[in-house]
Amino acid sequence: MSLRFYNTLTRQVEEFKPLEGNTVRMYTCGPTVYDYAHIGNYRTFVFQDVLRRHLKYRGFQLRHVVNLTDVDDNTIRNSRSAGVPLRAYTDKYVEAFQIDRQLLNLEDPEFLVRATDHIEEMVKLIQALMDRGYAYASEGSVYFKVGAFPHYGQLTQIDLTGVRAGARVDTDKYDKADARDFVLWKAAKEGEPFWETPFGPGRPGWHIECSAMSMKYLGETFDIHSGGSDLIFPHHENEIAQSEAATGKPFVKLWLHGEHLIVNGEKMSKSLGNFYTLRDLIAKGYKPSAIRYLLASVPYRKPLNFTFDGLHQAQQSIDRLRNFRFRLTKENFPPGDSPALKARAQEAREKFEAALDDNLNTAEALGAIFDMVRDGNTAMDRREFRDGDRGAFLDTLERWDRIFAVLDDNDHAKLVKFGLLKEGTSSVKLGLDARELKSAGVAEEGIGNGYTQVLQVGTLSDEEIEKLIAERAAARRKGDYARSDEIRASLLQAGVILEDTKAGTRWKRK
RNA sequence: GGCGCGGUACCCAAGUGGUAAGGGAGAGGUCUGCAAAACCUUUAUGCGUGAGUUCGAUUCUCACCCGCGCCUCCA
Repeated sequence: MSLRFYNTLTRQVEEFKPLEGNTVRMYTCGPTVYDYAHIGNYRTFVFQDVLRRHLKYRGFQLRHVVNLTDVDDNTIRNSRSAGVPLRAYTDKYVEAFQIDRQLLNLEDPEFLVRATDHIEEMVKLIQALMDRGYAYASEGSVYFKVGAFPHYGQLTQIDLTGVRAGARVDTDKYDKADARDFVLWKAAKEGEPFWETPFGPGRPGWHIECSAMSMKYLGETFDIHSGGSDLIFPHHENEIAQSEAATGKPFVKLWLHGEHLIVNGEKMSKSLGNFYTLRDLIAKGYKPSAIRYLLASVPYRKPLNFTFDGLHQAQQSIDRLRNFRFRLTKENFPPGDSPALKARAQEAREKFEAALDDNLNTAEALGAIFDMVRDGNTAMDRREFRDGDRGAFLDTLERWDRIFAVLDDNDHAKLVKFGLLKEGTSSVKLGLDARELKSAGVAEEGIGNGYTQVLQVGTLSDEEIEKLIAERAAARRKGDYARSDEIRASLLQAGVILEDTKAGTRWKRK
């Protein structure tokens, strides 16, 4: 079955085929680096990551560009108030973005590019538009003449002919001939960063960077362009206009737009102030892998309502998958194999692949993998699972995780690596379930009223944990269950969960 | 007003013209020193409302209600 995607341009699900050979040329709009990105932003970036991973999974070569907007009103304003040069200011948030990407297992694109490194390309593009009569200068700025481009509005299917000057169309104080026109190049203002150009000193308008950079790395016509749904208008509409006007060729074949993350029924956004950054959630004790899972679990075209309950559910779901993988790799099974079970694993694989082929239906892909998990567990419990069956199940699980990328429990290591969690200190907040704490005897009934008790607890190194587990095993052998339970409770307080299995005690970090 | 997205059990959520995947949570049970994990059973005669098409609709058509987004910076 072929890959199919919903194309915003045609408002239809279409079969996907690269324009040239086996290589997919793709551009995805990245963040404006004036602050930490919030998880609403990351919902879109996770969607784009699932997209690129699935394209690779299906054997395509990728040529993927992600942009960083490092010059705009916000970056200029914030760098000035911080008293830091623009580049130095944005560097900080570029770095933060890179760390967040690694925490969320976002694959590196082939090109991660910054707007201010491509001023020359933008100037050339604007010059071409002026030469072709699609742009004009006014008061030191350059505008795109929307009226000269008859196809304007193809993406939005919006009729702007009624929009007139004087309406609440543009808050900028630049002079435009027509209210629909948008700025390609902004004349320099007092005290703001600027670049010298043939049309005078200034800085780029919002949309031009994406046209200039995408065409530089991907050519004048390429396969996929994606971003959040709020970018459809005016950003992507304007990109199409300025790109196609300059080249006379179709700009992009397939436009993909992710729906928003909402919180309490409203879009999560900086202007509303109802946002969480990745760091906010980590500080509350949530794992990046759980955040990735939550963001990926709802198909990208559906609004995702963010709740802490949802995050908790995501964490539980991941644990179920990890527990299954643990059994697959660590438990002992009788020799031989069972064709029916292996076929079951194969079937699950085909189902999750087909689900992703169908416009990235991640929810259905999850359903397929959990079906397999249950059947595998059942077979193990009934002693029907054979040693030779491991491979088929592990293969499906591993393939599934090439897309979802949540099975490896390396959150702790990454947080330590990036200094977001310090090994062996007591300044770390860790989320633990109140019920779990109560059952372990380390919390009173009635403590807290939500899922998550945020405790100030220390983290133990792997070695310390292993040592305590060995001590507990010795106590258990002697029948000293009081001591055994004491160790288990103290480990739980440090965020370590123990499970006694036939193959010995396993542990994992909460 | 224009253009979109959505309304499925306590929560998240898939899906189909033929009678509701999956995950979480809850309840009971099995296993276990106790837990945890895992398994079994269980939780929507109904898929926003009304009407229509049909042998049959949650799925198609129409109308309506509700939530949200974009139309201005925004993933």
